Amino acid sequence: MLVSQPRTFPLPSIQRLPVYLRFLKEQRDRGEMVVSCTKIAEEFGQLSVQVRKDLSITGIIGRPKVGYKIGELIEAIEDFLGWNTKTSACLVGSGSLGKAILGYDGFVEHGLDIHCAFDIDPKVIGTTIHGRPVYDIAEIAKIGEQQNFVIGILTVPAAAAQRAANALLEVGVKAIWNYTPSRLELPQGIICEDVKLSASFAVLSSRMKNGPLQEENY
Amino acid sequence: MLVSQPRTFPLPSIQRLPVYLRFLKEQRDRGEMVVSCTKIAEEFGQLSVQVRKDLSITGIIGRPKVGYKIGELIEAIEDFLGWNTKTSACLVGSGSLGKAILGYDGFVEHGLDIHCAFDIDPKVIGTTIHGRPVYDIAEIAKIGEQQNFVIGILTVPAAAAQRAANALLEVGVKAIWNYTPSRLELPQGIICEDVKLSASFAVLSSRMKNGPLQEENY
DNA sequence: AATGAAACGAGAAAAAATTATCGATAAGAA
DNA sequence: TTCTTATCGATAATTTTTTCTCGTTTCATT
Repeated sequence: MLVSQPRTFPLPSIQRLPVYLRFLKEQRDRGEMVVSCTKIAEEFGQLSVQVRKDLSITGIIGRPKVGYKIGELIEAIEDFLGWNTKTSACLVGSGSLGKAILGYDGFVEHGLDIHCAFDIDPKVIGTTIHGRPVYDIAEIAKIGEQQNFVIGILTVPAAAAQRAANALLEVGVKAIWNYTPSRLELPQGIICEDVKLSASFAVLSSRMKNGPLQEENY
Repeated sequence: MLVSQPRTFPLPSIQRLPVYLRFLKEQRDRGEMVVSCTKIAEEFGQLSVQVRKDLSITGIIGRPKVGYKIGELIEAIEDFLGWNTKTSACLVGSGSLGKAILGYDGFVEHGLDIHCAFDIDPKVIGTTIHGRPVYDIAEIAKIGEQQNFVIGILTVPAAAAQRAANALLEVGVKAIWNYTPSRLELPQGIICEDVKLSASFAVLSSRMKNGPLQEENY
């Protein structure tokens, strides 16, 4: 009897997958061949049922008494997230935050391939940051024609966010990873994910001010 | 009849407060005196009831048909989060991510007062980044005695995360804002908030790969 | 004044996520 | 081979969060 997969997956589960993934790679590199939900849960102070539910969204199946083959599990997670295929991206705004993202090589592991950066500052245009050329934002249309950017990373000052987003839409990006605190107006169908550093700090602050809320979720 | 406040507040509500706060300050600076949940909800494509519930955790009370006085509301949110009093902090790891955080002045609005940075690299020790001195991490105990750091911001490479966290504990920080992907072992009572950039990217990736999940929450 | 509309607060209902439970299966020990 | 135990997958219960509903308050209009 066929059981259809749910069309939609729990957001918290998706958010926890990268944490597991990192741990799994650590274990693999130590020579481990299998891993159980119990072990993962122990590592993160969680319940094993939750880990099992989280992993199940990737379609992986394990063996009772043993667990999952680490290699398979890593592949299942990466496949679910689309992290085992390269996605071409560009970054707009090569200020300090932009530089930080270009400098962080962890995203390469997630298939993110940032070809280049764009900026308006003549002082940085023409230079390279961590091996990536910085172009004039005015040239984004021309360069976007040759290189097909799928994701645009937004690291401009808040005031320039919408303008930069529009430029990204022009070159046909499917998704915007928005590091600015601005709300973007985007057409239907464009995926936008906001990085809310202030939300993270709010949780920290609130815990200091109002005491612990609930247990931390990884 | 007295009704006791819930000891614990919904995490999602807390995470949405900074988004509202930003909007409220924009409105205030435009000269608006009052704002309703309906208006806020419209701005973010949410339901007004949710906004109202979120705001209610701060203890604010509004007036029917009118809404909330913007000034009062801003104060209530900032007070709830403890953002209207300065909290002294230091940053460990003045690499590109550390520089980005030192350079972002939005956190000043949240009461975060980053006095200085620490590093191990002799090339940056002794310099200043965005007006903050960079000290040798070996001196953290000495400097921590004079300046009482409450929050430690961790922006070192993953491999150095635990060591740096230990150094922060030595100087008595109450909370750690962890930008590294490492799980930290910390004593009971120390507050730790992890910034999970990979989780954010996982949501983006998953939406591209598996289609939209549910509506975006601000 | 009386009426109507907008918005609040509180509580109920619905949806989503977490946690608990249970039968099945595989590995290892007796 | 049989028994015990660890772990899986599935389903049920619980908890948390979101959404709905409704009565009340306030302002604006008649």
